[in-house]
Amino acid sequence: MPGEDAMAGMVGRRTRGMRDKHDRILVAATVLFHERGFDGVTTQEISDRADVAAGTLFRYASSKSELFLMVYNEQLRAAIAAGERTAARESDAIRAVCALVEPIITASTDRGSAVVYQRELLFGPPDERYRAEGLALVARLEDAVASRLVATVSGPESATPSIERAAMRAARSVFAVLNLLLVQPYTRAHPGCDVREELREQTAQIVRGLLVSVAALDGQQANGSTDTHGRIPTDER
Amino acid sequence: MPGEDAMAGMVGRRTRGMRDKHDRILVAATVLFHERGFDGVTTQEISDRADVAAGTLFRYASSKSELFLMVYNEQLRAAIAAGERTAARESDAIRAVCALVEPIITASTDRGSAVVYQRELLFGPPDERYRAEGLALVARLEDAVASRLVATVSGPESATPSIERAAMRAARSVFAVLNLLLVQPYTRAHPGCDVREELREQTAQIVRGLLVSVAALDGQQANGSTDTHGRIPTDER
DNA sequence: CCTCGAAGATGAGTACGCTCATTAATGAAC
DNA sequence: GTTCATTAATGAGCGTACTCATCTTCGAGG
Repeated sequence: MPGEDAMAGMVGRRTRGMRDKHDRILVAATVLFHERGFDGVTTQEISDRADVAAGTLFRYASSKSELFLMVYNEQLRAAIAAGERTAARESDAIRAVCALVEPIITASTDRGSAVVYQRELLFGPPDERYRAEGLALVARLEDAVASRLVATVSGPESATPSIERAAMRAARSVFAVLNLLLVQPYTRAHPGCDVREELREQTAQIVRGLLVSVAALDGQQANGSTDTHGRIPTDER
Repeated sequence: MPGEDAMAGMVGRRTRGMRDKHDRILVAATVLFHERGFDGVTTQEISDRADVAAGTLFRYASSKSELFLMVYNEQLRAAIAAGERTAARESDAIRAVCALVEPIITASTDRGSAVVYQRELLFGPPDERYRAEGLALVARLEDAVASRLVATVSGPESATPSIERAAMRAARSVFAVLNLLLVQPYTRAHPGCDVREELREQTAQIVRGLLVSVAALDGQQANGSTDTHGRIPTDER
């Protein structure tokens, strides 16, 4: 119908149909998972609501878990972005790191979905699409924490590889701590302990550990710049 | 048959039968899970091998997950005990903490079972018997780490509640880090990074953070004992 | 417009964890 | 030894995530 030159950005009926179905499935899954949680929803219900056959669902997400990750990746993305925004305004390193991470705790209050998300993200089969997407988000969060720490610990331009490694390690520790704290209410391991406060305290200790470690590095290299005080990253990147 | 006085420690046929069944189930599950992993085994196979009906299995463990935890709790118990033994010989705090934790990494190399164990332990329904047992083991490990840290950080008899809280926090951080590192190969998040080494480094940073934090506490309390150097716990307990 | 290979959609079928109504075994009281 | 209430054992049945042989739809080439 359209001239071959007008085809730029054009897609066939086929592609359009698939996009429609993808969207319908995403919406259906989003609504149902939010309403009733992972275990409260069957894949049948999702496919019914999306008006596709039961089997069709699994052409768009290879498992129920992937469907779930597809839905909640968006929420994690938003939480990370929010954290990055508020962290940019923080001059103190510890407070900045907490600011980066706290939106995730906030988002985790609605039903047990955050816990299921963690479970599926960390323990699912590794080659699936939406799982990879979620893991990439986590990597981005770790990088954000790490680079904020590097900015604090070394002056601009003076970051060494070993400082960067130490900062990355601290970032990973912080994420690990976040993980466990999110499951805590569910495991009932440490009842009646405020998750947010505990996160702050553990983060503070970890960051302090980084500072000393880096100071030790500097010492053995006779490198002068040991300004351990808050410093805003040179530019938001 | 036996006189009523000889009944001390005697159990009826019923109890004996149940113990037998429990043992048969435990053995069957142990063998099969070791051979083929969690997903490679069906509950049917286990009940067949244990020579009980399919439904009987669930009178002895409320789910396949619980069955799995029942089997691998033993392994965790052994790993913790081993860690406690070797840690007792370490005078340096950081090395001692690593020694406490490393047997768990060692045990985790056989198949993906350690990862499944973590998943089921942390994310399963909280009221089940074997899950509770596993969580208790973890709590014991955390306590061991914490008390070793307290011994290092404060002289004997001079531990304050806030020191103990800080040490507990560090212990929890270490456990969190261990968790994440165990799943890492499975998530392929940080490929080609030695788990053991990474654990040592992150632990070292965390412990250093604790030392500074406690030093700061001492400072604000004008309390003199700020000997941040390795010290052997007064007695193995 | 017609043909035909490729890709998508379908839903009955399968495997498996778990349940529950029914049956069997046990042992205390007499 | 017999009775009977209690508790353990059983296995057919159920719900559900996922598969796959079959059918449908699309669209490029003629």
